[in-house]
Amino acid sequence: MSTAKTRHHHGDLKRALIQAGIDLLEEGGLDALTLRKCAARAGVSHAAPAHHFAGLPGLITAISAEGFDRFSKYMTDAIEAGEQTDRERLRSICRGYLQFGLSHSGLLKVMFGEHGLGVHAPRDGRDEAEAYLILRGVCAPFVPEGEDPHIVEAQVWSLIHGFTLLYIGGEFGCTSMPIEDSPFEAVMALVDRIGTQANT
Amino acid sequence: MSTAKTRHHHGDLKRALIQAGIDLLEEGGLDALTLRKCAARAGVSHAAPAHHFAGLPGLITAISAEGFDRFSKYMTDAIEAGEQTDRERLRSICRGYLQFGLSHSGLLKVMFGEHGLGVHAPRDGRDEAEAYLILRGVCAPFVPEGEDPHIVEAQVWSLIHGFTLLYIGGEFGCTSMPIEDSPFEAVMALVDRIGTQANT
DNA sequence: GATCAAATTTGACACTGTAAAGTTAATCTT
DNA sequence: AAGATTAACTTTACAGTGTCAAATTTGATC
Repeated sequence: MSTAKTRHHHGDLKRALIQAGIDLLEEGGLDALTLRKCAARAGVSHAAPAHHFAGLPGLITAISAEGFDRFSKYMTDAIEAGEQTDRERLRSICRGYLQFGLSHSGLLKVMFGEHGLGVHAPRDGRDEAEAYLILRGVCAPFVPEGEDPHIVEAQVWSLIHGFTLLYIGGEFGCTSMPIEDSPFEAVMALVDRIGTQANT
Repeated sequence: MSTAKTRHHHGDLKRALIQAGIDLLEEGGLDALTLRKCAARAGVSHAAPAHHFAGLPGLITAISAEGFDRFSKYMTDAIEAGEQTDRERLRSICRGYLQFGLSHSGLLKVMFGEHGLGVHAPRDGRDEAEAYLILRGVCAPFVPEGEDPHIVEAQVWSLIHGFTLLYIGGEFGCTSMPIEDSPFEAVMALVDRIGTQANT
């Protein structure tokens, strides 16, 4: 009864449909994401997805879950690159956040969108949201004694989330890659000031 | 040849369709927004909208334009409420931003979404984006001499935009109204520190 | 009052999601 | 090992949707 590998007909249709959906999403945006097209890409009939997801919203939710997994990996990779100070780790997580948004903008919008799961929905076996725990860990050194950690977390998250969405939306002008001279450094400068003084 | 008031049959179908679209949007989210349903609400046949908008994406774009107009009014209203210091005006614009998001979450998502216009698209006669100019005006007192105003603007905008989207998305827990004890005050505390020291 | 053009309707088609019933293939039972 | 059972998938069908091309109505123009 393994849900993982060799199954009846297709092998692992569920995963194939999710991947096809992600591909369609990043190729043509949310409008291009269609149950029938996903089925066609996976090589099955158009009604097959209904046995694995609760309709199109269900597929989108599953895509969002997969997106959060990849998202977490992006951020941990950004953090684990070499030894870093607490402050540098805070910058790294933000850089990972933005990088993910640049590389997978369609996915990111879906993750926080209408049928997305959001960060706090528990997935698989993990009893809490992995992505948020990463943020929490990186913010911890900057939480004043006895203060609610949510304060610092909300500050950092709001900043980088807002910047990333505005940036990939083209609201800062070009959407191209040269992050160096973009307003990103300005936002990072503000991140650097979090937790330096009386905060509340 | 007035595009404004009394026209041939309906009177002002264009505006009626936009309003119907906004209503549908806020009632049932983006999925509920349909050309045919808008037409039905406006009392015309299903193909009538095609003569006023470039399909559903076109209607969404028009809705987004209307949304930015209302958005601007929200922020100016928040600013013009009584005499305020520069710092208080900065806080007020953020409060207006959040209030708009709370009251018109569907509209806000569309404005910055797939077929939305974004802040910088010129609309009507105005040669530049009204909403952004409001932000610019409020940020101006905090831009250091000879510095690029975009820096401060990006900081404030990223913060309040990110917080608002996360908040209406339920990422901070409850989506209800008691803003007082929410992370909003933490974000405002961070806004208060913008432009107080060496910034870049 | 006849003409003309804009605004809207009618009808049609392809595509989508979804539900029901049918078909195939793997697993289970004895 | 052979039949029964269930899961995975297909086929068929239907209601909604966007979109296009042709009528049709309506208001204005001459």
